Amino acid sequence: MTGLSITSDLVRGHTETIILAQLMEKDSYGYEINKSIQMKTNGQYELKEATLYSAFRRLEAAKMIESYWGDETTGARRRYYRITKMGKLLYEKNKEDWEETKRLIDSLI
Amino acid sequence: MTGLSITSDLVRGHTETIILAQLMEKDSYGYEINKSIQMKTNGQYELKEATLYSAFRRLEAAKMIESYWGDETTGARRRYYRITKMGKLLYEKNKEDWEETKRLIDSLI
DNA sequence: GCAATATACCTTGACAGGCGAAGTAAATAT
DNA sequence: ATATTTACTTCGCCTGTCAAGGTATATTGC
Repeated sequence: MTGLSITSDLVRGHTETIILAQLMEKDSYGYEINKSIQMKTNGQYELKEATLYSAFRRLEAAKMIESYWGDETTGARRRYYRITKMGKLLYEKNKEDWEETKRLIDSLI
Repeated sequence: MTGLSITSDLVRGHTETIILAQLMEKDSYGYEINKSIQMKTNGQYELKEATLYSAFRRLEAAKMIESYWGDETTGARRRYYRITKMGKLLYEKNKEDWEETKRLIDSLI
């Protein structure tokens, strides 16, 4: 998959919120989250693996998410993530900030 | 002026576009541009000086803007910036990208 | 049978933009 | 006199992104 039209510079700062949004729906794991993002954006956007996994590290260190190994009997192992109560609060806060940011930037450009 | 409510992480990536937008209106200089941004956002946002001036450097190196010294007979000297033809094209492109980015992020969070 | 592809995770090191902190200098306000 | 405002500049750190490399299992094609 090539030719992603949105430069990640503009999405920078939203990576964590995007991940949290996915985990608000259900527990999930890196690979699935990224596929889901690609699907939801019709291939316009994807997280680079290093970006995705380093975001997981930050979010887990900050207790916004928790991880556990899936019990796959077949296929590659999966590390599942679950959003915590704090994570849900952060998600709501970030969503509000996004609405504010949209207004702000719209007023400036 | 304290308590800016929007974290700059979310505006990151738009700094140059915000500056170009100001220069679309008229030639201007750093201090004035920053005051204007503060006014337009009711004090919600400002560019840090180091951020502002390093953005000027990048934009000028990329030939998106040009600079000249004002002929103030009084007060501190001012370095004025003018947007170039290329800069105008970049501005239009960035605006479109912003519209696209809004849609993208809205679909993800 | 075996190579290629898809699934799934991880680490390292470099890079770029933002910014705190500090400095320079002139004009104005207290 | 002193502080504040106007105005620009440089240095060095911090943080998030990502190219590049690695590991391991399962499936698909020839």
